[in-house]
Formats: sequence, C-alpha cells, structure tokens
Amino acid sequence: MSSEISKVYQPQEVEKKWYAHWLKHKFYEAKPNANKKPYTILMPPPNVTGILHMGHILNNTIQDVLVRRARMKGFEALWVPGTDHASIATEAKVVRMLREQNIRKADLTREQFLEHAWEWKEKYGGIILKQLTVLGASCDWSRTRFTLEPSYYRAVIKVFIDFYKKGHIYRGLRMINWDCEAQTALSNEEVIYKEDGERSTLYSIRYALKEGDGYMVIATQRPETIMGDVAIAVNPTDERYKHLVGKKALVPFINREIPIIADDYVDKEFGTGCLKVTPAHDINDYEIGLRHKLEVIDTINANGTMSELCQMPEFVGKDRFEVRKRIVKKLEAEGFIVEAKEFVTRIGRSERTNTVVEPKLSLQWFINMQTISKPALEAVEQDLVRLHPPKFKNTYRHWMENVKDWCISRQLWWGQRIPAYYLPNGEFVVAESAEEALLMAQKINPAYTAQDLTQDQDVLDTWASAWLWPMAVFDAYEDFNLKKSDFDAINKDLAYFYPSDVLVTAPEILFFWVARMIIAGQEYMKKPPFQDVYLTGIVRDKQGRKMSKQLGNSPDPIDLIGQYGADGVRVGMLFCSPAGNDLPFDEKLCEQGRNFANKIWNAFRLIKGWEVDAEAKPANRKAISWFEAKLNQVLTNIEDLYEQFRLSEALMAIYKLVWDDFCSWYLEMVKPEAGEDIDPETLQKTKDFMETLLKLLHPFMPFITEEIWSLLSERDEKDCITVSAYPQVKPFETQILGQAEVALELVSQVRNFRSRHGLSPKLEFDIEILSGYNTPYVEFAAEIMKLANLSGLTFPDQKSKFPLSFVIGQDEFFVQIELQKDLEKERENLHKEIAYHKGFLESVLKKLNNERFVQNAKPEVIASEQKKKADAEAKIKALEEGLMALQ
RNA sequence: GGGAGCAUAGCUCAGCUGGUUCAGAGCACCUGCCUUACAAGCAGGGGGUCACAGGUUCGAACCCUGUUGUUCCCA
Repeated sequence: MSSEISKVYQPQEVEKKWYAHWLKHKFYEAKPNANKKPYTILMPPPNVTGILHMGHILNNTIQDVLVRRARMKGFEALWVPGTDHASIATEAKVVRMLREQNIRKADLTREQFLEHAWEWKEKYGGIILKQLTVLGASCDWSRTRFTLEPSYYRAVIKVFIDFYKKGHIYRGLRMINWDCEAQTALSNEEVIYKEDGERSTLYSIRYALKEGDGYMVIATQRPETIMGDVAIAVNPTDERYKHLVGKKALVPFINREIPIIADDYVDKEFGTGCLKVTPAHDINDYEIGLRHKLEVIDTINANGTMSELCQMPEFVGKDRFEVRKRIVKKLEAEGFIVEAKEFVTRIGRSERTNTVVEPKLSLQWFINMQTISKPALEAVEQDLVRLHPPKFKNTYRHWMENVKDWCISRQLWWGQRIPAYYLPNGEFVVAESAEEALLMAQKINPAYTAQDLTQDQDVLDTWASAWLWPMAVFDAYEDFNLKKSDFDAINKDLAYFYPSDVLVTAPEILFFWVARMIIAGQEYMKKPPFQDVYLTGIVRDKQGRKMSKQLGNSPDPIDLIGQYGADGVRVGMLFCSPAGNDLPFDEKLCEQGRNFANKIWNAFRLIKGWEVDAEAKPANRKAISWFEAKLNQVLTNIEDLYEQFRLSEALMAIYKLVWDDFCSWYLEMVKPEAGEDIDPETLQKTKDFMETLLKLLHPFMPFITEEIWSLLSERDEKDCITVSAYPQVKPFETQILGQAEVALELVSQVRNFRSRHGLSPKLEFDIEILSGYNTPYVEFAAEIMKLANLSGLTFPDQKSKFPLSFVIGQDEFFVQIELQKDLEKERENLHKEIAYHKGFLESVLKKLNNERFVQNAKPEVIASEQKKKADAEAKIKALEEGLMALQ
C-alpha cells in the first residue's frame, strides 16, 4: 500500500490543479471540424448583476454533464459562455451606486452615465463566469460573449431595422405597464403579483345623476383616478340599472358629465355592479373605452404624480398614493363615500423596483407577434424542438396561441438604443446610423441637416437582444444584408455549430426567452435554434420556499464547493433533480455526493495497493466475466436514460453500478486474502474496469475522475480522461447475469442467516444445497464461499440431517452447524413464512379457479400464474419439511 | 375567473402498452460490526389501504367519473 495516498479524498487542490491543466491544453476550445459532428450548447447568459446561486449550479452542472459526455463521445463539443446586460437591473444597480457617491443620474449626460455603467460592468460583470470555473464548467472561454458588446449591438440594431422594414415593428399608443420609479415601460412578464394578493380598500362612492335627485354608487379601489372617469358602465343584463343606461351622471367635485353605458365586461356581483370607466388608468377600462369610443383623460404623470388634467389644483404634482388619502378624506367630508371595506386584490408590482405598476397610455415600440410566432409554434408542435419534460408543450402552445404584441422599448440608457430618428415635421426614419438617417431624411426634405434629427431616447428590452443569442454568439449578423433582408454569407462557425443541440434553462423564461429564440431562429435561419430544451426545476429550500437573497435561505455555492468539493456538490444537485420538477435542496445531498467521491477514492486505493505476483495464474475469470456483462447491461440502460434526458436516473444507475456491483460485489470477489498478491490478469482487468467506470463518472464528477485517471497508470500530460473516448456498449451475456443473481442471493441469505442467529462472520461452515438446478451454485462456488465465508458447498442427493435450513425459490439450503439455541424462534420464523406463502398461493388459486380469468386472460399470463402456483407449492412443502425437522 | 399538471415508504422520486422486473430506488430509520480500501464505512432489517369515493374489467397504482389537496401558467 502506497502510504502517501490519503485515506480520505481531498478535493481542494485536485480541483484547482486540473482545471488549470484543462485550460492550459485548450481541451474545451472547439472549432469547425469536418471529421467530427458538432455538439453545441449555449449557456443561458446570466445577468451581469448576478452572483452565482443554486439555480446556476443546477443549470450549469446539467449543461456540463451533457457537453462533457458529448466531447468524450467524439463530437466537436462546444459550450458557449456569456453574460446578459440586463438593462433594467443593471441600470438600477448603477443608479444606486451613483447615488451613494452623491451623483444623480439626471445630472449626467447619456454618455457620462454609460461610462459609469461600463466601468461597473467591467468590475462586477464577470463574477458568475469566474465562479463557474470552480464548478468545473467545460466552456470554451475564448468565445465568451456579452449581449451589449459591439458586434452584438450591431446585430440587435440590424434586426430592429429589418423587422421594421418587414412591418413587424410599429410605434403605437398602447396601454402599457409603467414603472413610475424607474420611469420605464415594462413587459407583462416583468410585472409580478404577490401570491396571496394584497390588502386594499374598496370604496363605494356616490355619483349624482345629471337629471333628478337620483344617484349611482360605484365601487373602486383607486378613488384618486375619478377625475379621469369618462363613463359609468353596468352589465346589460343587470335589471337594477337597465333604466339608467343612456342617461348621464356627474363626476364628484369636477361635475363632468359622463354617460352611463352597458358593457358585458362588468361583473354584476362585484361591488355595486357599477363600474367607473377610467380608460387612462386601467387596461380593461381602456378596452371598454375603445368599444364605446370614449375619451381618454390621463390624470397621472410619468413620475406617478397627478397631472393638470385632473382639474384639481390642490392635487396637481402630488403623488398618486398621497392623493388617494386626501381625496378619500375630501369625499368623506362631502358625503360621497357610502362604504369603505377591506378586501384582497391583485396588485401588479415592478419586478425590479417593487413599485406598484401604473397602467399607462404611452407611445412605445412593439413587435407584432401574430404572424412571426406561427412557425415557432409549429416547430414545437411537430417536435422539431422537443421540450423536456413534455408537459411544457401545453403551456407553450397556450401562450403562443394567445400571444400578445411585445413592447420592446424601455425608457433607459443601458442597452441598444432604438435606431429611430425623429424629424422636425413629426415623421421619423429608421436607420443603422445617424449619417444614413440623415440621407433618408433628406429624401423627405433636402434641407434637413444633422441637427434636425433626434434619435429616440429609449433602448430595447433586454430580451430583444437575448432572443438573437443562438445566432449572434457566432456573429451571424455581421454578414446580414439589410438591403436584401438576408445573409450575404453564413460564416463557418454558424454553419457548423447552428443549430445548437440542447438548451438548458428554467421554465420561468419559457416565454421570455425560449419561445422568442425559436421565433428569431425560424425567422432568420429557417431552423429552430436547438433541438431539445431541458427545463430544470426551481431550487427550493427544505420548507419548499424558493431560494432567494431576500429570504437568505440559499447556501453560498462557493462555500458548499469548499466543503464538499465541486464533484460532491454536482452529484448532490443532480441526485434530486428530475427534469422540470422543483428540487427541495438539502445539504445532505452534497454530503452524499462527497461520500460517493470518497468511496470511489477508496476503491482506487485498494487497487493501487495491490502487489502483483507475475507468476500467479488467473484466479477470477468468473467474476471478471460477470462484471463485464453487468457493466454493459447497466451501460445500455444509462445510454437510454441519457437519451430521455433523465440525468438523475442515469447518475443513480452509475452510482449503484460503482458502489454495489463494483465495490461491494466485484472487488470483494477478486480481492486477494490479506498478505497475498494478485495475479496479473485480474489486476489488468480490474484497472480496465476502473477506467471504464471513471469515464462514465467523468461528466458528473470531472475532477476526481481526472485525478484517479492520472494516478492509475503512467500517462502523458495530454492523456486526460476529459478527452478520452466514452465507453461503447458491447453485446453481453445475459445468462451469466442470471446465474450471478442466484448465487449472490445465496450469499445474502447466508449473511442473513448469520445475522439472525448471531453468528460471527468469521465462523466458517459448510452448506448443503438441494436444488433442481445447481449450475449457478457450481459456477460461482468459489465466489459464494469467499463472500459468505463458507468452508464448503456440497450437493447431496438427499436431505441433510442438520435441522437448520432456509429456502430460496424452490431451492433448499442446509447449514452444517449444530445450533441448539433459538429453535423456538426459528420455528416461529418458519410459521410466518409458511403463512405468507399460503396466502400468496390462495390469491393465485383464486385467479386460476376463476373460469372467466382462464377464458379471457392471455395464455402467457395463465402460464405465469401456473408457474407461480408451482413455485409457491414447492416452497411451502420445503418450509413445512424444515419445520418438521425442527420438531 | 380560464387552462395545465401533480397526489406511491419519514423525505425525494421511478413505476412505459392494466397481469412476478408490481408495490420499487436513493436518502433517512433500526440492529450488529473499528473484518488491514473506505465509520464519509461494512453486513443485515423494518417500513406504503399507491389522496378519497364510485365505476369499467376475470384482474386497477395504472383506464373512466366525481371529491379533496397541491403546484404552475394565463387573465
């Protein structure tokens, strides 16, 4: 035994050493190779603002497993890393940072602000990618991309222009979600609602009718918007108000005359059944307004304060929530309020700033999704893109069939600036550059100069750049010709690596990102950007809560890796993560991963410690043949599991193969007795097996496998497991597997027997076997004797005089040992067993005696029932005889 | 409010076209062991009315209906 090998596996130095080694030899850099098939994975680019959390660990471990396996299987495997500029999140971060330095964004020019933003990005933007190296990510770092770098910027702008020319992009007045704090529009997906709703007050307010003394009572939670009211709506079937439809009411305080209208949207049950219609401040009211051709009165400014249009000077310029408090008091004082009650409602808040989102009519840029989304829906429907697990197909279809236009403008500076240039006459032109825009403008009026043009102040939604990721990472758009709306050339990288093979991401961004990437891929490449989408679960804590910074319930992945090793954390993460299922994370899983690494380490130590006797004859051919068959059987299964993206099951299969079959059975079979040496053939075969197992393990546990690989034999420094050839399935003997199963069951039963009778494992004895089929016991006699510590196995013609026996199937085993104690207990056990089998026999007989069963069931089913009957009868007979012998 | 999914051992999940690969795996648990690869280990063991109620069938964890609970998506 080489004493310098530690008894416990110590991952820390090993991991650093090998990661550096891999990078040094550029093992993970890929380029088009005519002799190999490509295998591509594009990393979902993490936000530059983020730091590594458990979700990243899960997500990137899965990608790494897939790409490492593909690389070993001989593909030109490419994993492209990168980061996303995340416009809102990053801008918010930079604004906050500047505020701490007493700098206000409003005091900076656009250029000055962007300088700060870039500085921030350079400093903190790469943290996650750096952290991924600790996990062992086998990315091609030479291809690291950023969604705001120059060539990517150009791509986004080209696509905007191309879409505009094709008529897919328009500028329009729409009701959008407005973040009053960030002062920007939000997409629907950026508005979040608290799960259980939020408490609010529902006010019932009296509106006088124009004619007579009557009044109507409306219910609202936003009394500050009443000055924007343009109608009162009731349900057309509501008998209470039918007679009022067509009449007029008066808005409190300002006494504007508004019509009373009938609209299906109104819920008779909610509040009083009368709805005040405020098209400027509610999306549903806006739609009612459109149907009834009502005026829009916008009483709230972009920053959330009341505008002049509210006609109440005392409120102008005051925040809407403050105005709500004040106007309630005023309404109360003047007797307008009938009732105020608490209720639970859904309030939309900005994902980034948590401000209550204001529905706002605003001029924004939109992408019309109707037509362009069709090919993307079909791609999934026809399984050109397969979602894993497939249940997401429903969700996807539902979204795509009800897709809404996509608001892509954001009132921010950090991002790709919209390439629209406004002219003094109110028109605008869309162009790649200011110079080009001027030329276009001069076609409208030759007198225009550069000073007459103003570029749109807004930038594009981050997803409007991220959706080009599969193409832009290969610089596809550098060859895009706007004039003909097509590529002049498909560059080598793009031609070779597009489409990618698998996208691994979270279901939360199925629409945000995945769907839109498919749309863009179909639009420009006429091919979806990936074949399989593996949707991971959400990592939750033990109590089932989502892990988040606010809750502080997420362990720091870097600490975990320090504690359990990267391999241990990877394995722990994957143990509990079937695709699409949330995974309740428990540090214990990492512990299990670490323990597994240690087990592998010790198997290696055992083999490494063997002294070889060059003269010794091969002693373990049976064990070797068996393990070879077992290995191939499991490998077949593993391949199948990978095919179905059932990674945690594939890992479990390997885990059991290594721990149970290899360590607990095989190594125990071939292990030389203490002080003895091993024969050369067994040693060689065992090392080969170990290498094969290491290769199977490598995608999951890259570091320990590389370390052992290097220690197992003398190797050149480029001879690394990470670039070795993955094991291929070979045909295997099934017969020997069946025999071994029978033989190993006997070993277990002998151990069980010892345990039941309190016999030491060291006490040797003979076993007599009475079986109709001795082959398995004969073939594996040596292994059985070694593992069960028997002094002999014999096959007599008749029953033994020894009273202690046990039964497996139809086979009886007699233990050659005089045991006086515990006869009573033994009898009890036998009684129990007999009772069980009699019960079982009865249930079988019930079937066989049922005429309808015999008539209807398939012949093979009947045959199997008959075999069950025979087995049970034989077993009962044997057990009863055993019982007799004990009397 | 509309749609989709899920409910199997203490926990996390397998269980394909109904029938011994049908009640399984890993972890946890219990018992005995420091047996010179590994106590981060070895050997053995217990544990589930397959959410509930009906139905179809010779036969249901599996198919159908309803109920309850739960998760997600959309409004």
